[in-house]
Amino acid sequence: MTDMTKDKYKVQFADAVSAASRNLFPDAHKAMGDKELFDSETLYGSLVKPKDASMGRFAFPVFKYAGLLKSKPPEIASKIADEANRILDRSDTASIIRVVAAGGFLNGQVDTSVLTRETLKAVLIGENAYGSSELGKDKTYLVEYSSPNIAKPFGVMHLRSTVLGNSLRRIYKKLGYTTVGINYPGDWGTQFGKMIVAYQKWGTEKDLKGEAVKNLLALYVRFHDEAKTDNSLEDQAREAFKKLEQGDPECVRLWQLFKDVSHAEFDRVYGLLGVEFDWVYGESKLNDKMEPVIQRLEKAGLTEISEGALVVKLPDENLPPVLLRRGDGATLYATRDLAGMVYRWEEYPLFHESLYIVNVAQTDHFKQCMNVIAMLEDAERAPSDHRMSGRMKHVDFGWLRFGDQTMSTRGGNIVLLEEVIDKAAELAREKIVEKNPDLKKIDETAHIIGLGAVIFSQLSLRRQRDIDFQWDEVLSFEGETGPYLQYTHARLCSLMRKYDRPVPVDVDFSLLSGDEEQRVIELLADFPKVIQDAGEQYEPFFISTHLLRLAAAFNKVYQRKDEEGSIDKIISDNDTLTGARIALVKAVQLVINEGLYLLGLEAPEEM
RNA sequence: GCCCCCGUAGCUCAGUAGGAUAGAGCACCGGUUUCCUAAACCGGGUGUCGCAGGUUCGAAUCCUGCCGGGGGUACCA
Repeated sequence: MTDMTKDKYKVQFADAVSAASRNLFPDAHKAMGDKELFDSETLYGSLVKPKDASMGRFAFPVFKYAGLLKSKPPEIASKIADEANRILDRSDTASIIRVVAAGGFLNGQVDTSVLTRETLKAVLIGENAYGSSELGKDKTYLVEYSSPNIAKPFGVMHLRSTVLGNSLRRIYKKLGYTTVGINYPGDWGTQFGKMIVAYQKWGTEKDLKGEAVKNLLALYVRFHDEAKTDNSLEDQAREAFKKLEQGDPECVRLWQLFKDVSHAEFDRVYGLLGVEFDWVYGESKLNDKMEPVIQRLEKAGLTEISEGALVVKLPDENLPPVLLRRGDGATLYATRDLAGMVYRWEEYPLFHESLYIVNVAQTDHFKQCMNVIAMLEDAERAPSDHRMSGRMKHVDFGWLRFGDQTMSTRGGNIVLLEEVIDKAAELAREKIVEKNPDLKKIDETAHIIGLGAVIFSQLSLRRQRDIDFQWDEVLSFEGETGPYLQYTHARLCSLMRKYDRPVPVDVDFSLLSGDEEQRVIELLADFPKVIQDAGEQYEPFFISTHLLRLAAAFNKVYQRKDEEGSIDKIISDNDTLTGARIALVKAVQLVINEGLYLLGLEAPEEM
């Protein structure tokens, strides 16, 4: 049983326990065959975590076998433990793994000096590559995120998608996948008719200079205000959009201008956030790609006319039909998304997965579109290994709420992302001036910390949770926050500066056998698995919590006191001890640094 | 109406492919700095895990029903 994605100690434990069980209970083995208790692979999968880390790294409950083995759980556990240890003694892993019975549990303990040595060496030699993998070799991940609307400001509501996607893109890269970060801004639809009318009525060239997007929003808001009394405005807007679709030069010119100023604005915000994309295209890019898809669907016999509209009806009765064309012939967003799905498959054939990081409200919409693609591939008899259906995933996330304040672009009530970042940076600045006034790059550091707080606030809970936007929570730098991790990182860097020598790799690892150090080691050892889990479940949050645990565990070591009540320092007169501890410091610094990178945060060396 | 998600400490949340005494942060009270960054660390918790049944050796976790909150429900995106 070898698999690079598995914990080798766990594998050894599972092998020993299953072999021991076979030896001890041949009758039951015969009756049951190679499964559960008797199969190393299954056993590996059903390992749990001991209640207390000092009991071991993993555990296996034997309660359910009491009937089968005609014995009480504690007796079974202790028998198996003895036999498993005998087996281990005969193998070369003898000194590494121990099996200890505790009640009805079998606990697997890993020799701490071996775990410590192997873990620290892996981190120190791997540096930022620690935790990398070849899991995704020759596989491609498409990740769509952010996707704001043109001619509208970048509000905090776009933050979650942007930050989640940016992190996932980095995670898949780390795991060896080829990754394509996609931004798919909304640059088409009747709202552009409204914008064109509003601009022609009340706008001027100078609105497109300076704070252009703000001015455009003001025009958009004014349009909706005046439309309440002037019924002709909506008709004019529809007319303008029609002209835009038909390629009217003036309408196209204005639309292009709106796009240009918006993209300039978005690029600035992405620069502020440190967010990148590999492929940017707007909805308008799909204008000429919808008709071919409609034709394919028609040819496959999946379409029908219903209530005047061209639709695809779905077998799942809980899902409404997908509208390809309205009664007046116009296409809809589902049509565009279908065309987009096909487009991506054509550009990146056989992609491994294609993720849509979009709010939970669109769950049914994505289900519908993906169902249609599956039906199309069925109808066209696409070979099973050449199908995109099943590879597309809607990665949904909860709402960002603002208490009783209703957010609405139309009403002009919007919290600008930049406003949030600026406020956070300003607060961080005040704190630096108070705590560390001699710091060289105050403004730059303040931005990194403020932004760290904002980004982390979105990644410190599970995706599907709704978040109530609270200024004091986003602007908090204490406790489970981004700045806490950054602070810990800066302090680690400070230790390295003070030590100011090459980090020794061959140290006396037995000097790190204390409970506090071992907790740190364990968390370092688990880091690669955490990255994998985060990727598999689309949850950067797994990395967030892991880093918080790691930082807390290290801070405990850092501020530990001896019997006399004075701090047991990392750097002391004892060179051997200092060397071992500095190796630990360096390893923690590297992992926090890399973990923060995967989340999309910067790790300052001083703050 | 129907479908989906959620309900854990005063607040915000972990823990949910069943496992050992349900954990963190915030807030609150107290302590730690002649000492490597106190954005930190240490101590202080009697929780109807929404309610009621069920399955199991074992349920916050799985099943059923109910209550409460949110979302979706064909010509907006």
